[in-house]
Amino acid sequence: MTWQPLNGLKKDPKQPRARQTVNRIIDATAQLISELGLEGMTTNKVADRANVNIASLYQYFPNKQVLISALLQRQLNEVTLVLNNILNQMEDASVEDSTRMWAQLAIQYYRQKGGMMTEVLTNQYTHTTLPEVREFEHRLMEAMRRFLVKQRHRLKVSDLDLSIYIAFTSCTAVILKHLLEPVPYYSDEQIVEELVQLMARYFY
Amino acid sequence: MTWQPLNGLKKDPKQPRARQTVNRIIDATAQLISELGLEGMTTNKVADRANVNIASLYQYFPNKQVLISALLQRQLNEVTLVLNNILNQMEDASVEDSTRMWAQLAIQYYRQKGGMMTEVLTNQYTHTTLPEVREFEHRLMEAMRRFLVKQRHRLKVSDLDLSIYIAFTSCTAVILKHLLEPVPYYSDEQIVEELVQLMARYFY
DNA sequence: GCATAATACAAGTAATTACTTACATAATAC
DNA sequence: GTATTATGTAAGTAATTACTTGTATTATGC
Repeated sequence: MTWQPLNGLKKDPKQPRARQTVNRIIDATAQLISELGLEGMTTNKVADRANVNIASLYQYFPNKQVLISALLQRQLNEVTLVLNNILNQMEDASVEDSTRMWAQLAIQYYRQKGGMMTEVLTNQYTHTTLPEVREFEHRLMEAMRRFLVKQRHRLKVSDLDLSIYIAFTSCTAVILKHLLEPVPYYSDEQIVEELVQLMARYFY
Repeated sequence: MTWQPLNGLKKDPKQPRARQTVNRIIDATAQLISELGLEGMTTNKVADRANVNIASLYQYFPNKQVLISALLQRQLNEVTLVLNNILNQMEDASVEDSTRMWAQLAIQYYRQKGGMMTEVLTNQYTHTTLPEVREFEHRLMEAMRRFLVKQRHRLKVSDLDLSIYIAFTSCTAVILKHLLEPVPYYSDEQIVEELVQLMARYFY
């Protein structure tokens, strides 16, 4: 297991049959990470689950790392799509409204996609330097910035970028913690509204 | 590798020589996790590094999980000690001062203990349900509570416990992120002071 | 000083890992 | 239809894993 990240597929599937194979492999990867966690997922199990010979897997993915990377990429793209939708709606919203929207969306997306998979990816997400994830984070904070500069005169921030960094990190952490290790007597609404408070008091 | 947590040592060392052996094993564990990460650390490597036969390791630790648990326990106890000191100093401080103290302490402790070890443990710390860690977190939030109720009349919180939960989670996340993936142009002081702002505006 | 218990180690084991080699089948090109 | 290329698989490999068995050495009780 050479544990330095590579980035590309070994060769891309040209026939539809092959594309299907590749997809089945990535699907199986998602399932297995979901069931067994990142460390429980092995390439052999993935091949089994996908009904594909292990050698076929290694025909497309040069190593395990790239396989995980491909899945991560797919997942992030999906999230980005959902997010872009809502970011447009936020255009001229208040800090309160946009915080609420964003938090609700995150919670809802997580609940519908189901736990462990998102858990594992967001776990990586929070505490590693995986480049795909870094970039995703960066895009998100940029969107926040575009939205905030419009009402900058109303904000009591000294360093806007630093504030965004603090706000983003805080909100993300609270939501993730609430999703992954929920405290039984805090409802989704309570958490969301408290985040709204935190943001409002911080920015206004 | 049976991956259900056990909690006790297999048998405790009665002779000093044996106690030394056990300590060398735990030390080696810390070093290796520090160098290779949690997934890179193996019991065989630990035994090698500790200059102890692998069978001796398994004489005291029934499995890998317990070994890690023992290390985690030791680390948390150490942190608790340092923390209790400062918690007393905080007695009648303002939210600003106590946030600053706490944040500075956390950063300083991390820097002096060196990276990866703390990283791995705090990584577990943030996103798993490890009971030792849960309890540690709980103790910390209780201390925050004791400190805050004294000035409750000055605070504009509706649900004190919820506020503590939000505040604690936010601060922890920001500090951890700053330590583990620092943004080059944010200094320790900047981060700390921005957290102080966040907390002050949230509570007052 | 000697029997007994505590501590250590040498040398394994079976299972699992990521990844290959060598060969077969299916699709496409012309 | 046949040559060529893309796609698939059967059956491995060498390395590493967590963990044991059996035996030797050291300390302790008396």
